[in-house]
Amino acid sequence: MVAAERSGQAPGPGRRADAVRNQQKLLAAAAKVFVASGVDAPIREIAAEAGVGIGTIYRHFPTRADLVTAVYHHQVEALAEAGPALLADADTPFAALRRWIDQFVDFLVTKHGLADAMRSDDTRFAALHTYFVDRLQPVATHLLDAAAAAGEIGPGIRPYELMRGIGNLCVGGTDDPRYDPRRLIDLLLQGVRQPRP
Amino acid sequence: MVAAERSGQAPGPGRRADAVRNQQKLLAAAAKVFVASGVDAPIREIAAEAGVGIGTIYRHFPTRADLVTAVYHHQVEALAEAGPALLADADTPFAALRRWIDQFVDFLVTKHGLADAMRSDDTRFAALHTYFVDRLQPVATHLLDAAAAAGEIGPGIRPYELMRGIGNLCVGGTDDPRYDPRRLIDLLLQGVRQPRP
DNA sequence: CGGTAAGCGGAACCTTGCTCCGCTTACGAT
DNA sequence: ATCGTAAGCGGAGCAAGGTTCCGCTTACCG
Repeated sequence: MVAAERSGQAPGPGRRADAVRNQQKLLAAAAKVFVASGVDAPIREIAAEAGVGIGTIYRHFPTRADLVTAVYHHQVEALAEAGPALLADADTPFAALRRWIDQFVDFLVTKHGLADAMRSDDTRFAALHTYFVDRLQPVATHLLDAAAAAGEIGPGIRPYELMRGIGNLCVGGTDDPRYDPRRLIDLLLQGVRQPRP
Repeated sequence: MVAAERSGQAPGPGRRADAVRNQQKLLAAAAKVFVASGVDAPIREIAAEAGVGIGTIYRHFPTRADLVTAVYHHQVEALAEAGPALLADADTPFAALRRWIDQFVDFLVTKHGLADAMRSDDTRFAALHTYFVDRLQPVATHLLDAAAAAGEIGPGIRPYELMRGIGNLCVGGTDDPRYDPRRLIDLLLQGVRQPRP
């Protein structure tokens, strides 16, 4: 639905069959190319993989962010839904928070270059950044509030900063064996955690 | 000296006067353009600002990293020298570490886009990354060792990871009022700090 | 089955990085 | 002062990638 909306088309039966087909081909091709070459892959490469013209890709997904958003929509959705579920399952809210962040990191480092793309000064990805924040920040807020209510953490961190910080720490996280973003995120969480009295 | 060496020329009297002049013009122009447009500014823009041809800029600074390195050489040097000085001045090694990191962050957020450029997956800046690490990691090691010896921190962090993490947290740090890298770095340091018994 | 507009493809243009080579000129030798 | 030469200069030109635009095709409705 987001994909269809973002491409400026109603999802209903008003669309031509070939247009729907091409959109599917593009999503599949983009997913494949993103894995192989990262989300910065040339548009032409994606178009070629899908067997469509360049004009078609721009018609369906006017900006690169629209395409990335559409490709990862399901996974972002799953991440958003995992928040409350973890809160129900885990021993404490802080444990839920930690596990949620683990999944977040998994997502970011798995998608080659996704974390890099999220840096806000890259205008091509501004919409992607917005989408992530809109969808995930409420979840982070929920988790942080629960942990705060349980007295596990202090008020020292805001949800947006936490998400942004984690995203930043994941930048380039798979290139260099000397650098493991998870270790730093662990330390950050230790800083967030408030020792019980 | 580094500038001269990196541009592949001896600094001595063997060089032509116009070459020396052009190198100076280029350094001044680059410094100006970096402030205005970030370290990603088009090469042509820098060449135009300096009033020289494109060939000249490539001859003096074969890679972009060489130019950036030369422009910020003095400041990196000052940062490196500040480490031991702070250690001598501050009340405790951890306080010195914190103040050194403050200066590091100042440097990164002041230079528009410098932190972004340091992400290692950008091949254009690999040499820049290397230069920073070579020069500053020993300083960070020294500070961390001193703090560890004083029992202020545990062994949970490695110098490279600390520097890299701080650099990453500074990415895009001036664009968004909702995000202040310093707050997250504070939390990270709280995580690094080991509570005294 | 025909008319039509939605949709398609890719030529073409722009920006930017980088190379290469013919021309200019600084400067040591005479 | 003059000259020869190589160090140095400038920018044309090529490659790569992003984005626009428009003539052609074709799915779909009546």
